[in-house]
Amino acid sequence: MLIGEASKQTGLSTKTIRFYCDRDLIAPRRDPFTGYRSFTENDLAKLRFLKKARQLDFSIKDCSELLILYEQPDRSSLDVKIIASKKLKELDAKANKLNSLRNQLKLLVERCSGDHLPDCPILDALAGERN
Amino acid sequence: MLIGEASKQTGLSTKTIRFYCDRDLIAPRRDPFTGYRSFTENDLAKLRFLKKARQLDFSIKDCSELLILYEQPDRSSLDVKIIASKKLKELDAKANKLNSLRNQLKLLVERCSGDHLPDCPILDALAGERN
DNA sequence: AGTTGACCTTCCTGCAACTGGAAGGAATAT
DNA sequence: ATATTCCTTCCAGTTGCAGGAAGGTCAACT
Repeated sequence: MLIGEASKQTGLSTKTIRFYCDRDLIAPRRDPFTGYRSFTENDLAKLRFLKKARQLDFSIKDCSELLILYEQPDRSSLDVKIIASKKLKELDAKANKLNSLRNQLKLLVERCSGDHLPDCPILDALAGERN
Repeated sequence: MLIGEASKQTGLSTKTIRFYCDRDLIAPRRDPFTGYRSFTENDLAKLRFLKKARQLDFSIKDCSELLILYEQPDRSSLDVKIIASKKLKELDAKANKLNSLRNQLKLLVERCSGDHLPDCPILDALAGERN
């Protein structure tokens, strides 16, 4: 299967798939004459795996490690859990920060009259003296 | 005041301040002989403004527009509110997505035994057939 | 055979908002 | 004269791709 079809099957762009090949996340066979990449069902499964892992915000490096564990029958689930726990902690921190920012901004937006007058609590907050 | 002192006063790195100068967010006077940037209190106020706006996740472009409005006495608070509302919407979307991801990952991590055995619900989820 | 058109390839650039480092000028102290 | 600490500009790297150029390949049609 050529890269265009692999793209359709997985929902990843050809650009993304080539990028994953460059980063050695997958190494599909090459046609010795044309140099075209040739994807097997196993390659597709890995691409789908990568897609889901990326959706969960795992980095390329994390994805690489997860994929290796995935293919390793004698893995320990602990190794997977360590990677996932670290990411979970990151997501927690990110989400907390983002929720806080959103709430701050929401308050400011609600307090802004949004008319033709210059007075604006949003600008006041940005210009405010205390940090 | 030189850039190093401005950095200390604002808590922004000199790199960041120079970057803002490059992007024309501020244009401090230059010493005609040395070319050194010279920051006034007004420049510092703008830098602090930028710092807070960036903390609220406004893009450099947004910051530029907000700063222009800030300096414009005959502004309409509506213009500010429009920018802020757009950003709020973005933050909402981001936060919702992030919270969802976090919850998904949390469930998976909780279900993973994290032992020396290969069975792992995290990998199962990533390899799963349905999207 | 020639020529489209739709594939495929690699390589280079750009994005956002910086950070780090190199090379060199300038100000001050010893 | 030299050392230190500023300052300057410019270039590279970060993350995960997307866009586009230049060129090879393949099947089909005239």
